[in-house]
Amino acid sequence: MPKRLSDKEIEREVKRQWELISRGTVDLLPEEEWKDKLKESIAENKPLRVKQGFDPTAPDIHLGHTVGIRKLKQFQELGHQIVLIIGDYTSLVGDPSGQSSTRPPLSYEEIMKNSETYQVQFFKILNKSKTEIVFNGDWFKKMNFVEIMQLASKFTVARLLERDDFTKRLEKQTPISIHELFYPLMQGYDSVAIKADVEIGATEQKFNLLAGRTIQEAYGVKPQVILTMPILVGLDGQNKMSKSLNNYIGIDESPGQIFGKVMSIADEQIYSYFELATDVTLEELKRIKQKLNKPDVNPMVIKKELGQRLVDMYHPAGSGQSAREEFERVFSKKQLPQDMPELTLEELKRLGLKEDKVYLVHLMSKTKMVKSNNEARKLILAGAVTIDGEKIDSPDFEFSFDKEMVLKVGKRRYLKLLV
RNA sequence: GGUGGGGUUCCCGAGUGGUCAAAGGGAACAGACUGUAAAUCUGUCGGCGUAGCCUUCGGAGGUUCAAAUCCUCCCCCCACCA
Repeated sequence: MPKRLSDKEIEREVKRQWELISRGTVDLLPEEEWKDKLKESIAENKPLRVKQGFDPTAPDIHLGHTVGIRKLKQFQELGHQIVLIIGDYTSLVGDPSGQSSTRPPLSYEEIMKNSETYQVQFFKILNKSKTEIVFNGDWFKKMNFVEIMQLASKFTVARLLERDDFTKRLEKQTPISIHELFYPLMQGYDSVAIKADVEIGATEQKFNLLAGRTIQEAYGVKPQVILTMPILVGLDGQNKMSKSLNNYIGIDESPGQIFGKVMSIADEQIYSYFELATDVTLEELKRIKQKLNKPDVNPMVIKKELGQRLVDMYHPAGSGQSAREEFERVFSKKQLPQDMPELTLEELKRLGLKEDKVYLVHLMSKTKMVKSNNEARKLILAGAVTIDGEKIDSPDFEFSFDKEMVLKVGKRRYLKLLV
């Protein structure tokens, strides 16, 4: 039990925590309440209950999620209590924030399956023993219709329609279902249920986070303060990182995948990835910015540093270094990768191919290197297919499988044939 | 419930009886150039061992030598009126 702090010590600690907490954030609202809460927490040695909800609508956590999760980790390190809400019930509704259409519904089984991998992946970043995890189905499951109507009465349609995403959908004449209007209410009720002091979310969550305050007050709970983080833009350089847009880097991906994906981001994104997705210090950030502005520095060099760092964050020490070396070998020096998928004679036969007369198009499609025979033919005609470095130009190409060879399709698909 | 407008290939969107596997744009993929960056240029962009055939235009039937296009019923979306 720490001893009681003097007023001066409290003030110093508030200042220290405030600086850490505010780093990289967009909004801290309302600021006065924030400082009061912090002060009270420190003075009375009562950790703040810091909440963030995650809807397990996709099976993997990606770098976009880690922006908030790493902020939670900071709170955790400052001794506050993290509460992760797994939105099994909110997933059934689908967050309309930033959406241009109703989300396709997921089955409850899928949601539960996703939530399992979420729980594993969260703790690649957070300390499990100090984290509280709850499912919002725990309370929503038990609500009866009267209680739901009571919740619905705490908010007005006009306030919901203030939102940009809804307005746009109305203007574009795309449907909005009534259940979508419940989303902010449900998220807000989560804050009532767990008595949140603080809720964290991306900037697009601002409305929902603030709605939480309204709902908490309506239920006689002290309103939370909110913290928003910038949105990490995905690999396309346009939209926020998300699984459904397939523009993400999953924290569970292999070192090679992570590094490669990082190398494909636009130069303009390098800085924000450092800022939002890594632990670099403020001084380092400054140095990176300066470097990026120098015309004689190739941004690729800094990007490699980023890739290496990100790989190291989610893989054993040294993985970043080897991912980088492998990348340089394969893409800069155009040498063969160290590891590539292999196919033995037996497997070839199992696929129904004849060893003395292997039809290349079938080999490519049956080994799932391409989606269809047609795609294989097109790639061959486009000059994207080589065997042992020799370009294949006929879609009818056949060969006999009598020696080891390496098939390459496009820039990064390889298959090693073993005799 | 009434009236009107809609549902087209991953997305947007043209197409109102054959010349339509369906214009155009975007995305994606591949090639050139590079730094697996951007920009640019080029090609591909339903399936099939492919000068031919098969499946696709909300769904099910029908008319026709021929249907995304015409008819019938059904499902869904939007607006206005109530």
